[in-house]
Parts: sequence; structure tokens; C-alpha cells
Amino acid sequence: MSSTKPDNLIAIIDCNNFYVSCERIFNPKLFNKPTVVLSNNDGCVIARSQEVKELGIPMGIPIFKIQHLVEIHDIQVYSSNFSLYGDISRRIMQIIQAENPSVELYSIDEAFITLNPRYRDVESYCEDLKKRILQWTGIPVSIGVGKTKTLAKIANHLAKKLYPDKGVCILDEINTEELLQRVKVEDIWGVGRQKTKFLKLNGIFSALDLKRANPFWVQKHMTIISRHTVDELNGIPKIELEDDFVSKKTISTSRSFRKNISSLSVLENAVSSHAARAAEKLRTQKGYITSLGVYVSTNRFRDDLPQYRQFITVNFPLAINDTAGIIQAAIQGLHAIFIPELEYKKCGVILNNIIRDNQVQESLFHSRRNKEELLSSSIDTINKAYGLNTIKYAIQGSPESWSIKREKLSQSYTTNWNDLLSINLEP
DNA sequence: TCTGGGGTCCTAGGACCC
DNA sequence: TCTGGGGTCCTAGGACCC
Repeated sequence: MSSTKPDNLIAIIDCNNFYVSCERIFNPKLFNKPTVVLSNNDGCVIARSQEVKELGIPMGIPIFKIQHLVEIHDIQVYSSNFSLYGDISRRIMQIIQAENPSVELYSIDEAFITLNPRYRDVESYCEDLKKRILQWTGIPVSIGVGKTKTLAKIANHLAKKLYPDKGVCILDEINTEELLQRVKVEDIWGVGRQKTKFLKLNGIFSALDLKRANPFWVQKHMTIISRHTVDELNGIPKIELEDDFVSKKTISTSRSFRKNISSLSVLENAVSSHAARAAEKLRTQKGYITSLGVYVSTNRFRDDLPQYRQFITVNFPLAINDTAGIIQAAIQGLHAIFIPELEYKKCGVILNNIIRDNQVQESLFHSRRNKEELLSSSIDTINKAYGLNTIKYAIQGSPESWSIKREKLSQSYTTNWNDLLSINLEP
């Protein structure tokens, strides 16, 4: 109801350099030092402090390619610590949810809310919220406000660029066109590399150019999504705020290996661990599946080695959600696509076609896997209480041989009693 | 030597049917 | 040169996002 009022505004609250900011909370010596956080296996840069951005180091670059810069500029390097980031995120979202009826948790570090300017001074509310989040969690955020999600995202981008101290930018009737002129087309939400190339070829360089583009032309030569972007730039909402819990349509778990793997039994360990994790996620949203996908692939960067990528779908006679059944199917799929003597770098399990528990059809010839489901839900309860993989299936093996490398991991300051911050008072 | 993971949505094209 | 036409359903793959 509230979101359909025409005078509603949308705000996006976005944490600045989120993973780096999380590391800084418990490690003040990192303030003002160039700092990066790496992806799994300590592979690529996935978060950069402002100082690192200013050095021109791009997002996603493999760390080994900038090793010389790390040394020259004394860049602080951390493995990703998702249990810490997830916990800090939860605290920030709770602050936002406590004061706003309609919140969309868009990603680990972003939330959309609706604001009604009739009931609130939007600008001072945003400034207060920003201060409160910083004071209560130590995380700096930026807030952008506009009539649509796309405009709010642009306002957020402008807040970081034009008003880094205030951290708030509001696009209104008066300033919108002037500000849109200063935003490059590639900085618009929903415009990636391919669309940027196409738009520039057609003389569209700024957000203002795209706002003024003919929506029919855009729909014909691009996609319906791009047309929605044009409408949203014009203040016509096309992308709804999703403030309810939405079940995932696909669930996937995958990892690259620390080293290349040729052994089938190690691949079985990895695939069954991914299957078990996916099954757990499936049950938290009360889902069932009638098929799943398994894939393996070699290292695509090693053009000196034979390349192989294969995906397979395995179907079940009836819908299941128990770990044993899902592992069994995934292993069966793995055996069908495994080729000996190749060097594998990655594998994964994907659950598609997820249905809700109340849509599951009973089969005439099979009874529901009641025993297996009960067992799985008991294991979930235990693992939730005592930690991931307290109980697991034997085929999951021990992860040493294939699990990820995290050599520069910070402590789990907020989620593990053994990792609480300790302060040494000795001089 | 070393290159992430987990999602969503759209479209093109093939299979199949009448 | 022509080779029927039109619908639906499904899947693979691309583009994009964080």
C-alpha cells in the first residue's frame, strides 16, 4: 500500500567499501592505510579501501598481478572473512528495519527503503540514519534518494563522489537533469560492458542522454530491461521494492580448488560437500527438487593443459530435500561426466526447479522419504547449534585436500568465543 | 606458480505438436 | 528459386548485479 503512493521516494543505503570497513572495526591501525580483501583462495581483489581505489587498482584483479604495488604502497591484504561480514551486515539491517516498515535487503551491504516526504524530512532523516549506523556499528554508509530504484542508485553513486563527507544525495525535480548529465552511462545500474559499448556507438554517453532516449527504440534494439532503465531515469518506477522474504529460484554451491585435482575420490568429497550444503539451504526455505545439476571444469587459464567443462542434469522419480538423496544423485552425476587423467580446478552443484513443500506430489509407487527427511532436519538442528559440519556424511571426507586457501584471515571477532578481541595492556 | 561465488532475468533456438 | 505455418515448452547461454 505505502509503496504505491505516488509521492513516495526510494532510498538506498550502501555500506562504503564494506569488507574493508568490517576489517577496520577491530583493527584500527588499518585506518587510512590502503587495504584490500581477497576472494576465496586468496585469488582476486573483491574489496578496496578508498586509498586503493585512488591507486587505480581495479576490482577483480588477481592479487599476483599487483604484488609489486602491494609492496611499494604497503597495501594491507586480507582473506575474506564472511562470518564476520555476515554478522556485521545483520546488525546494520536490524537498525534499518527497526525504523522502517518497508525494507528490501538487496545484498550483504545494501538495502532499499521507501520514504514518504509528507511524514518526514528526508534529508535530515538520512543524515541521522547514517550517523546512527556509524556510531552503533562502526561502518560508514552512503545514502542515495530518488523517485525510482535506478535514480536512488545514481544518487548513491553521486553521494560518494560529490559529497563524501555528508554521504547523502537526493535527486529532486530541480537538480536531477543537471546531475544526470555528470553521470557516465556505464555507471548506471543495469548498464554493463556490452550495453555501454552499444549505447556509445549510438551517441548516448551520459545518464541524461539515456533518460532522453526514445524508449521504443531502446526496447527494439536492446531489451525490455533497458527500456525499464529509461523509464526509471524518467521517474517512472518499473522495478518494484521486494520487501517480503523471497524464496530462491536456484541454489548453487561451488568452489575452485586450491590446486588441480585429478582424483575421483577427492572430487566425490567436494561434490558431496557442495550437495550437502545446497540441501541445507534448500530446507531453510522449505523447498524440494525433482532434479539437480552437477558440473566439473578444468582451469580455463591454463591453455597448456587439455580443457574440459561438463554439466549434467540428474532427475528423480519424486521430489526430495534430504541430504542423503541429494548427495547420492550428485555423485551419480559426477560419475557420468568424470573423465580420468584431467586436471580439475572447480566443481559445483546447482538446484533448479525448486518447488515449495505444499506443491510436492505423492507418488503411487514410492512413499515419501520420511525417515531421510527426519534425519536431515535433525542434522540441521545440530549443525545450527554446534557449527557447520559438526555432523556430516562420510563421503564428504575431510576438506584438507580440496578446500580453499585463506592465509590472511582475520579473527571471527563477533561470532566465535575463541576469537573475541583481546587487548594487551602491557606497554 | 597464483585468476571468486551466488544470484536474476531475458532471448534465441531447438524439439515437438497439430 | 521455391520447400507450410504457427503455437508452446524447454534449455543453454549471455548479460548483468553484488
